[in-house]
Amino acid sequence: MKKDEEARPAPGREGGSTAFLLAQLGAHAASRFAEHLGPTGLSPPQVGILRAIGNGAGSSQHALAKRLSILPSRMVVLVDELEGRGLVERRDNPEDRRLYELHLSPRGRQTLESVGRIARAHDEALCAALDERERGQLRALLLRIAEHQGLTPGVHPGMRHVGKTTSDAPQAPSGGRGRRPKKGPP
Amino acid sequence: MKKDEEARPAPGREGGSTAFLLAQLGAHAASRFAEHLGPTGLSPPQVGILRAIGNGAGSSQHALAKRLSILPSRMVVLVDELEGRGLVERRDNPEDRRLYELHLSPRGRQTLESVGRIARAHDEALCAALDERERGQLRALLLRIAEHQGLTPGVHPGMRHVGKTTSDAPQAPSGGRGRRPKKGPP
DNA sequence: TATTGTTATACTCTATAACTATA
DNA sequence: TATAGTTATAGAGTATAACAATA
Repeated sequence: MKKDEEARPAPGREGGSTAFLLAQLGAHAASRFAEHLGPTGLSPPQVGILRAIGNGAGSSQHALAKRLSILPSRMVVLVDELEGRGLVERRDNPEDRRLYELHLSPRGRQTLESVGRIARAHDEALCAALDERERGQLRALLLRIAEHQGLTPGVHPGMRHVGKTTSDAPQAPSGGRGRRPKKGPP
Repeated sequence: MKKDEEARPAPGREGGSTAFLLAQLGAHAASRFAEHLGPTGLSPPQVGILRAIGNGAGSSQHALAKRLSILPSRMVVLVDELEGRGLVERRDNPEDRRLYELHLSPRGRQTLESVGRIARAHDEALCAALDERERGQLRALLLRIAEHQGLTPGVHPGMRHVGKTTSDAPQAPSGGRGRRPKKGPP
């Protein structure tokens, strides 16, 4: 398979629009990061939780879930695992006994540093095609867009509710036969 | 909530690494595109299928699935729906009766053009923070990285196998109690 | 035997509702 | 009553195995 007659949109737009390139590279970056994370046994959302707690955002599970756009019901499971591995501590809050305060254990802090090294190596590998000046240019442009789009710095928006076939779509006049006959004999 | 003490990594890296910015903006772009797609009732993978068929990649479902990194078993369902809406046609291949040839119907071609308009509007909205010269710069930098990373032009890699907690991770010495007592009375 | 399309099944992630304890 | 944490459950995406028809 050498000759590749690819998707070829409008002239001057080979490789897709800027938006498509961002989505494509973003998915690639996320996927690779998750791979690099493999040896730690942590998922990307868990890394986000560790980072947020490390920055002092562990006042309660609910507040943390809201900040990271993780559902509270899922947060329970994620923190369960982090606590089970001894990376995160749940402490009772005497002033409001409904809340858990989340804290990093020494082991958790150590793991967070290790994740930081992984992230830097990942960033280096991803940007290997560019020199230092170009990386700075790219960062500046991406930051401008991110700010203009109202994205929260340091928070990955996840893939929540990525457009299911909402079925409020124009249905076809049903030109096909009722049931596909399972590719049977003619 | 005005004062935001965000994730603050290394100095000079406010807002996250370039890799993180790419993942963040990419997820945002994909999410917004899916939203814009709402009125058409199509999901992003289905748009990818329409585009690929429109570019002559409809020799068989299997080949198309491989090109787009969609599982053959999922391709069946996606094409089922496209066929049900009268956008795509499955034609028997007389030379190899195991294969289906996939073709766009006139309605499918019309839908593809409509999707193109949506994509252009989406791109415009996403890049609104940059002027024409800056958009060109950004596109060039992204293309360089995409090529260096070996990404197939025009093909979104999806989010396949995004690092499950592979459990080949260093398990904690089980410092916690066996079962969390459901936040009960002390 | 290998391949294409297909079905069935399992696991994960997302999302919602409901329940308990506390405020 | 309202909120934090939790559980249960349903829906969609991902992945694998197995099957029938065909090569």
